[in-house]
Amino acid sequence: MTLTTIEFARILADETRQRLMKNCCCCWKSVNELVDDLGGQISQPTVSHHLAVLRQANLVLVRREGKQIFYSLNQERIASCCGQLFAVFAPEQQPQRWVPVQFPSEVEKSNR
Amino acid sequence: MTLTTIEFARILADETRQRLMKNCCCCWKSVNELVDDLGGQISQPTVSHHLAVLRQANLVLVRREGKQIFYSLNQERIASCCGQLFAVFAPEQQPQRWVPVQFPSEVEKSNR
DNA sequence: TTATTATATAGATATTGGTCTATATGTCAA
DNA sequence: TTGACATATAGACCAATATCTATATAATAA
Repeated sequence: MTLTTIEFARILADETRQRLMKNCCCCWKSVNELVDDLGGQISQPTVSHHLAVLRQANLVLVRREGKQIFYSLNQERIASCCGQLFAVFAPEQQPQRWVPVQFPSEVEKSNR
Repeated sequence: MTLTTIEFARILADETRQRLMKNCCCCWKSVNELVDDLGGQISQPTVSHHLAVLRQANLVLVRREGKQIFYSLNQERIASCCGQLFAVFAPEQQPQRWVPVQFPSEVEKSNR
């Protein structure tokens, strides 16, 4: 279910795949939009191939809408994988001592 | 100077390299010790090759002692690279709102 | 149905990079 | 200086994989 650090690194270790990931980070993009974003350098089947890799690793969210299929980067999963890298390869670094913080404005809200 | 997310991912995307990284994380190991840690599966030149990759990326600290050369994982650099991954591929996740924390015992120390 | 558009899959090819053996370099002791 | 040990480099080989073209599948409209 959860990716190993090897699996995660292998998936990230390709430029086209990273470009795709950036392009569908924080938004939903159809496959054709993603192909276009790569400026005609990469064919549609190749993009589909990379999306399949990301899909199988659960690193993208997928939604169908008519003929089109929309993808969006699964940031929660990315965060979890990055956290794992951190835990394995930088166990003595600060972030183990970091703590989530509520800003005053949020404290106010959550008290309502 | 600083690694791109592609460079970092490519370096991580090899099992032998990850094993080496784990084995010299939080301690100093000579090349021969690192070769031994891999249980005879990998030759010394191959280990040296991987160490060269890590060295060129500044992902290991190096120290000579007589005939031997000792390596130790550069956790600070790893942390920085992981942070970059996080910033690029999970910008909307929590940790941007996390904050380093001093525990009471440390506040006491740093006030001396 | 048929045509059209959107995406996925299959199979072939080419490149990248991890591994090996052989050898070079470096350090120290006798 | 020679020999022994520790590590690095060079070059060849092979397997993994990114890419392409061709084609299949899916959804919708006419």
